[in-house]
Amino acid sequence: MTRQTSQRSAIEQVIQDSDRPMGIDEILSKGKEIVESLNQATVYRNVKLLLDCGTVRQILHPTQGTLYETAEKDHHHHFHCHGCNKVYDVPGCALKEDGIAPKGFVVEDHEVFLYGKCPECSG
Amino acid sequence: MTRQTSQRSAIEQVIQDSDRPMGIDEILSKGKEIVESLNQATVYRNVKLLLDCGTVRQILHPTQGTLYETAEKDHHHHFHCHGCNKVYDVPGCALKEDGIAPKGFVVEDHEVFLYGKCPECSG
DNA sequence: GTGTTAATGCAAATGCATTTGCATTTTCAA
DNA sequence: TTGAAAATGCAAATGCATTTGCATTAACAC
Repeated sequence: MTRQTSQRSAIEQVIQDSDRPMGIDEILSKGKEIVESLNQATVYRNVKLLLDCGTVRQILHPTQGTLYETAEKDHHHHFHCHGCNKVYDVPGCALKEDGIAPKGFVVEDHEVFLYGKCPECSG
Repeated sequence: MTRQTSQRSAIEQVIQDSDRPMGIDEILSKGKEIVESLNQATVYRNVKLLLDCGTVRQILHPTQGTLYETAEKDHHHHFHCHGCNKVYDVPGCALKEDGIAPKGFVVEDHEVFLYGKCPECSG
C-alpha cells in the first residue's frame, strides 16, 4: 500500500505546477523549497512511480537529457534556449499533416525540438 | 600529421555510403566487413576526428542514442522504426515556416523525430 | 497510542557509453 | 630500407545518470 508523504506531494506539486519540463535536479531543488530534507534518490523513486501510473511523461531531450512533465498536457513541442538553458513548452503542433514521410512509412508519433533564444535571452 | 590507414578509410567509407545514420556499433560491424580487425576504440577515435573536421555530423537521438551521418546531407528528418529498430532519413522538412514558436522566441534550429513502422515492418 | 511496514536519506553500487594508457603494429618521409 | 611518430587493439579506467542496500523515520490501520 502506498502512503502519502510530504516529499511525495512536494514532488507531485512541483511537476504539476511547472509550465515546462524539468530534469531530476531541478525537481529536486524546487522540491527542497517545500521539504528541505528532500533527497535525489527520493525524487528518482517517486518520479518513477508517477511514470508508472501515467501521471507523468518522460522526455528524452537530445541535449538536455531526461526531463519530466505532467501527462495532462496536450501535444506540444519543446524549445531549448541556449542562453538560459531552459526548455520551454511550445503549444500546438507545427508539423505539416501530409506527406511527412515517404510512401510506405507509417508515422505513429513524432517529436519536435526547437533551439534558439527565449524572449529574455534574445533581447 | 595524420596518416591513412585501412581502418580509417573503412570507417569513412561506411559512413559515406550509408543512407541512414548509424551508431558506433553499427559502424563497427559494417567496418569489420572491410577490415576484420577493426576495434571499437578505433571507431570512436576516428569518428571524433571526422566530427572535428566537419565531415560527419552527430545526432543525439532520443531513443537510439548517439548516431552519426555524413555532413554532406541536406536538412532532413529521422524516422525510427520500432519494428526493425533502424533510423531512416526522411528527406525534406515537414515543419511549417511561420509561427512555430510564440512571439519573442527566436528559432535558430530544429530537429524532428518521427516514430512508427517502416515499409518492410508495416506489411 | 502503538506496531507494522512503506518511505526516506545516505552512500555505495551499478550500468553504460566513452576515453585512455600502453605495448605493438603500421605508415610514410627521408 | 629504415626509423620516428601516428594508429591500432586491448583492457582497464572514467564519467555520468540511475539504482540499490540498509539503517532510520514516519504513515496510517487498528
